[in-house]
Amino acid sequence: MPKIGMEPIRRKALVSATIAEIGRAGSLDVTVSQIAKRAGVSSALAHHYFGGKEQIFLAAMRHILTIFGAAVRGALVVSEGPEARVRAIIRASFEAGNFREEVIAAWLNFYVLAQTSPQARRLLKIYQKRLHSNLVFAMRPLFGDKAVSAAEGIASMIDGVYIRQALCDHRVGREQAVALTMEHFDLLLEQAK
Amino acid sequence: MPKIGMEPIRRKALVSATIAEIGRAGSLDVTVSQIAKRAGVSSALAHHYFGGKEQIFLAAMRHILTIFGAAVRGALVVSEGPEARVRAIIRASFEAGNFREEVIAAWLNFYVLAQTSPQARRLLKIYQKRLHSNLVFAMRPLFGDKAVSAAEGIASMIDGVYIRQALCDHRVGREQAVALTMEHFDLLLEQAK
Amino acid sequence: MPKIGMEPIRRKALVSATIAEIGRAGSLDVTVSQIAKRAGVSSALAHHYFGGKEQIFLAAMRHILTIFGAAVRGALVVSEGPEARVRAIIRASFEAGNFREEVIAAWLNFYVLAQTSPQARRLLKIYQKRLHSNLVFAMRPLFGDKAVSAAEGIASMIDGVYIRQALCDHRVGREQAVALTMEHFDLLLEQAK
Amino acid sequence: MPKIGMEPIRRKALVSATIAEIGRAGSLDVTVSQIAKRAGVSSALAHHYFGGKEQIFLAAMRHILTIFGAAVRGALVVSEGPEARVRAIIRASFEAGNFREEVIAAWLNFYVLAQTSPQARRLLKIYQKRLHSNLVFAMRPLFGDKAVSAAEGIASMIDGVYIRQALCDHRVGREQAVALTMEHFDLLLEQAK
DNA sequence: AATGAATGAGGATTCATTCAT
DNA sequence: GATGAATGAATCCTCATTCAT
Repeated sequence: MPKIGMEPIRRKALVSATIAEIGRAGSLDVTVSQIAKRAGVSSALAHHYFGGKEQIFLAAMRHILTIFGAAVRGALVVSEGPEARVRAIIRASFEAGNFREEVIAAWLNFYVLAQTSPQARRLLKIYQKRLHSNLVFAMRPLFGDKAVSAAEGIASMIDGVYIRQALCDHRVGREQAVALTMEHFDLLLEQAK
Repeated sequence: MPKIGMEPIRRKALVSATIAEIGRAGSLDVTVSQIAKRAGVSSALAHHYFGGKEQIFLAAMRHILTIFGAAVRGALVVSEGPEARVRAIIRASFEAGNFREEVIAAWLNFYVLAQTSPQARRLLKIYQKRLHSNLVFAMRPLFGDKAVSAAEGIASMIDGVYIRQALCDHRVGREQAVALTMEHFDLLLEQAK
Repeated sequence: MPKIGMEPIRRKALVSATIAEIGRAGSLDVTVSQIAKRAGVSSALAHHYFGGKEQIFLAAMRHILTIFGAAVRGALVVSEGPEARVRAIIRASFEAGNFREEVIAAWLNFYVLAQTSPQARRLLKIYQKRLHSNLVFAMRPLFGDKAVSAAEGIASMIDGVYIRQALCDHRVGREQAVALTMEHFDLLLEQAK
Repeated sequence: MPKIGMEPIRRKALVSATIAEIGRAGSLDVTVSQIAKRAGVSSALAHHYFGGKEQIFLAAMRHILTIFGAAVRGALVVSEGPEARVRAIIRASFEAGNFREEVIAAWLNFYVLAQTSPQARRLLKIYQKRLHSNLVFAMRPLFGDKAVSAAEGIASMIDGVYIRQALCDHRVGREQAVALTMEHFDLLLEQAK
C-alpha cells in the first residue's frame, strides 16, 4: 500500500529507530533489519532511502547533533549577559536528554566512528567548532585575549565530565556534571577578575 | 614444530596483534583471523588460548591498562612533593604512547564496550579509581578537604582533553593536551593559596 | 527472479531434500548446505525459513509422520471388521514406502534424537499413541479387557520387526516383516477364541 | 610419566569413557577430547591407541556386546530345561544394565551406524545371529520345525519391546518389558502344545 | 512506493588429526 | 609411552545488499 508523501515520514521513523537500536545494543552492531523492523518497514526500504548502513548511521548522528544544536541555541536566546550565556551552554550540554542511554551510546560510537569515517569526523568537527565559537563569543567580554584558551578548557571539561558521568549511574550523574563544570568556570572567572 | 612453553609467548603475540588490529580498524570490527594472522598463528589457536573473541579483547584492554598503570607508578616514584606528583600524573596521562593510533582506538572502543560488557566496565572502574586515588593522595596536602572535588576536576579534564586531542592531528595534540590540563591545575593551585 | 508465494514451495523442497540427504548419509551428519543445494536454494534461505538446523530436521520428521499417519488412516477406512482393521494397520506399517532407505534412516535417527530433543520425543510419543489407540480401537471387539495388552504386543512386534528387517536386505525384508507380525496376531486371535 | 604396561588400562578407560560420553550426549556427537578428558588422557593418546574416532566407537560397541553376551551365557548355564533357557535369555535381554541410559544410547546409535559402517553392521549381525542361535537351540525341543520362526518372533519382540521401553520412563520399563515378552512366549508355548 | 525473495560473502567456532619432543 | 602445540577444514549462522514485482 504505497502512499505518496511517505518518504519524510519513513526517513524520520528510520532515524529514530536507528538511535533506539544503537541505544539498545550500546554499539553499532545493529542490523539494518532490526532498525527497519522497529521502524515498521522492510529492510529493503531502508536501503532504498539511505543507500546503505553507514548512511543510516550518519543520518542518525546528524539528527542528534541537530537536536543538540537547537537546544543550545534555545538556551542562548533567553540568556542575558556573557556569564549567563556560558552557564546556559554548560547546562544545555548536560540536559537530561543527553543522558538518555541511547544518546550516550550514540556519542560514544560517534567517537569511534570518527576515527575512520571522514563523514563522521566532519560532523564531529562541526559540533566542536560550533561549541567553541559559542563559548568564545560568550567569553570574550570576560576573558579578552584569553577567551580562546579558556573556552577550550570549558569545552574539554564538558566532554570529560560527560564521558565520565555517562558511564556511571546516570541519575546522579547529571547534577554532578553541571556542578563540576560550573566549578571550573567559577575558577576561571575568579582568576579573570 | 611444536615446542613446549609456547603458551605465554603466543598469548603475548595475540594480545599485541589484537591492539594493532584494533588500531588499524579503529573499531572492534576485527576478525579473529586477522588477529591470528598478524600474530603468526591460526585462528583456532587464538580460540584455544582465550576461549573466544571477547576474551581476546579484554586481555588486550587489560594489557593497555597495565602498561598505563606502570607508567604512572614509574612517574610517581621519581617525583618529590605533592605538586610534582600531580604534574607527573598529568604528564603520564598524555605520554606519547597513549597517543599512538592503536591505543586511542582501544580507549574509544573500551568506552563503548563498557556500556554493555560487565567485565569491560569493571576494568574501566579500576582505572578510574586508581587515577582518582593517586590524584587525591597527591592533592590532599595542597587542597585539604577540597582534594576530592579538585581531583575529580583534574580527572575529568584529563579525559576530556584526551578525547578531544585524540581525534585531532595527534602530533600537535600531545603538547597542547598537557598545557591545557596544567593550566587547569594552576588555576586550582592559585585558588587554594 | 524472486516471485511471491514461494515460501511453501521452498519449505517443501527443503523438507524433501532433508529426508533425501539423511537417507544418503544414514545419519543426521548432514550439512545445511548439502540440504540447501539439493533443494536448489542457498543455505541462507534454509536458515531464513526454518531458523536453524534442528528445526529443519524436525520439519522433516513431522512430514514423515504425517505421511505415515495418512497411509494408516487410508488403509483403515477401506477395512471392514476388527480383524481386517488390525491387518490393515500392520500392512500399512510395512508399506513399501517405509522401507525406502531414507525413511529407515529417518526413523533410526529419530529414535536417537528422541533421547535428547524434547520436540522429537513429543513427536515420537504422538506416533506411538496414535498407533496404540488405532490398535486398541480395532482390537477391543476381539479381545475385550485384554485389548490394551494385546495392542501393546502388536505395536512392539511392529517396531521390533521393522528395526530388524530395516537393517537387512530391504527387498526380502518387507514380505517377511508382514508375515512375522501377522503370525503374532494369529496367535493372539487363536487364544482369544 | 609414561609407564610400561599401561596400554590395556588406558584402552579400557577410553572405552568406558566413550560409553559414558555417548550416554551423556545421547548421540555420537561426542568429541575425542571429551572422551580423552574423561579417561584422564590426552586426545592424542586416544588416536594413538585406536587410530581414529570411528575405531573408538567400535571398540565401545564391541565392549557392550561382549558384556551382553557374557550375561546371556551366564544365565544359560544356570538354567535347566528348554523353557527355562528361553526365559533366561529374555530376562538377560532386559537386565537392568541394558536399561542404563548410556547403554540405551549406545544401542540406538549402533543401529544408526549399522546403516553405513560395514564394521558396525558386522557386529550387529553377530549379535543377532548369536541371539538367534541361542533361541533356536533352546526352542528346538519345544517347537521342532517351527523353532526358527518362533525364535524370530521372540527376537523381534525383544528388540521391539526394548526400543519402546527404552524411550519411556526407564524404571517402569524394565518390568513391563519382561512381562510383555514373556506373554508372547506363553502364547507360543500354548499353541505348541 | 514498497517488499518478499534470495544470496554471496564472511565470521566465529569446533574438531579430528598430526607431530616434535 | 604420552602429550602440548598447532592447524586445516568444515559448519552453522548472520547480514548487507540486490532485484523482480
